[in-house]
Amino acid sequence: MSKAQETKTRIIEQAATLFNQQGYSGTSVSDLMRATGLQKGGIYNHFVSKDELALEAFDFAVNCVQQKFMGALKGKRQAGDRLLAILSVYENILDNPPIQGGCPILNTAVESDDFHPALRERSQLAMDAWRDLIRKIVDKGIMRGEFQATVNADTVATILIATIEGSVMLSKLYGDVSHMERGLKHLKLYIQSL
Amino acid sequence: MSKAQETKTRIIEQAATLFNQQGYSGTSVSDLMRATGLQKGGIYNHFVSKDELALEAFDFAVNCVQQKFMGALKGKRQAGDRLLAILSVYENILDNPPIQGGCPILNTAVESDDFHPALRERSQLAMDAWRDLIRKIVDKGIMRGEFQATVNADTVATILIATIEGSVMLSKLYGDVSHMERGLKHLKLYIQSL
DNA sequence: CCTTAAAAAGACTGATCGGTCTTTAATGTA
DNA sequence: TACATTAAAGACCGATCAGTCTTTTTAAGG
Repeated sequence: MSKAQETKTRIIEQAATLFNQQGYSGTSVSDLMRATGLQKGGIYNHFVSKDELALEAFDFAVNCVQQKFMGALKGKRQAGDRLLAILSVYENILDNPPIQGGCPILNTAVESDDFHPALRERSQLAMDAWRDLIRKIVDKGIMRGEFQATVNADTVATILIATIEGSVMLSKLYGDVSHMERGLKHLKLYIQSL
Repeated sequence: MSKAQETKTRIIEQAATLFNQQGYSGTSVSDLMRATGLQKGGIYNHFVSKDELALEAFDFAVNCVQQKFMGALKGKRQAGDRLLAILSVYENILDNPPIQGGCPILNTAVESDDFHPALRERSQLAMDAWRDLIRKIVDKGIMRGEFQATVNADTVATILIATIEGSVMLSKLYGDVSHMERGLKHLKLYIQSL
C-alpha cells in the first residue's frame, strides 16, 4: 500500500471512531485533525468534504462489525448455531467492541433519520444487509426442517436486531453488561423456540 | 400563567422537538430562534445557556412520554394488563407520537453517552424511572400470584425496554410500522409467559 | 392611566465552523 | 540521484457558532 493510501486509511479509521462516539454533527474537522495529527490540507487532500469522509468512515465501521459476524459464523453450518453465533458477537461487546462508541448502525440511524438523507440511506443499506443475513439463515433452517415451517424470517430478524440494539444501548448507557446478558439470554430461548 | 412563563414554555416545547429530531449538537441557537420566532435576547432572557435549555427540553420531552404512560395505565389494575398498557403506547407511535423524532431517552442516550455527562445523567435518570415502573408492576404481579415466582423483574424491564427501543429505531429508520408491530407482538407473548 | 420592572430586540463579540488555495515537503520513478 | 508528481502544511476565507449587552418595547400592578 502506498504512503498516501496508508494515510487515507488511517484517517478513515480515526474518523470512524470519532463519528461513532460523538456523532456526525458533534465531530468537527478540528477534532479529526487532532486525532490524525494532520492539518487541513492533509485531510482534504484525500476527501472532498467532511460529508464524504463521514460516509466512508461509516462504511468502514459497518465493515468492522460485519467482519466480526463473518468470523463468528465461520464453520457454523446449522441454522440454530448460526443465529447463536450472531449473538456471540455481543457477548463481550463492552470490553472488546469492533469499534468504539456502540453500534454504528444504531448511532447513525438515530442521528440521521430526521435530517441527513445520505447517512440515513447508508444506515438503511447496512441494516438491510444485517436483516438479510438473518432472514437467509432462518429460511435455510426452515427448509432443512430445523425450524418450524410457521416461523417468519422477517419477524425473527426484527426481534433479534431490535433486542440486540436495545440491549447495547442500555448496557452502554449504564456501563453495565447485565442488560446485554439478559437480552442475549432471552434471545437464546427465543431461538430455541423457533 | 404570565406572559413570560408562556414564552418560556413555548421555547421549551419547540426546543424539545428540535433537539429530539436533530440532536443537541445538530441544533443551533439560530434553529431555536427560527422555530420560536424570537431573537437572541428573547431566548437568553429565559435560559442562561443552550446547555440549560437542552436539559429542560429533555425533561419536558420525557414528561410527555410519561404522561402517555400514565394515561394508558389509568384504570388498569392487573399486572399483565398494566404491562400491556405500556406496550399500547407504542401501537401508533409513528402516527401519533408523544413527541416528534422518536424516543427522547434513546436519542439522548445515544448522543450523550460518550461525551455529554449532564445529558447522559438525565438519560439514566429517565431510564431508571421507566425501569422502576416496570419492575414495580412485575413485583406486584408476582406478589399477587399473577406471575410465576421465578420471574425476575429486572430482566422483564430490560427485555421490554430493549425490544421496544430497538423496534422504535427500526420502524423510524425505515418509516415502516411493521417492525414495531412485530416487536409488540413478540412482547405480548413474552408477557403471557411470565 | 402611569409607572416600573421585566421581556424581547438586535447589534456586537471572539471563537470556531467547513472549506480553499498557495506553498513546501516528501514520495515514487526513471 | 534527479526529476516529476503528489501529499501535506498552514495561512486564509466567509459563514456561523454560542453568548453578551445596551436599547427598546411590552406587560403587570397600583
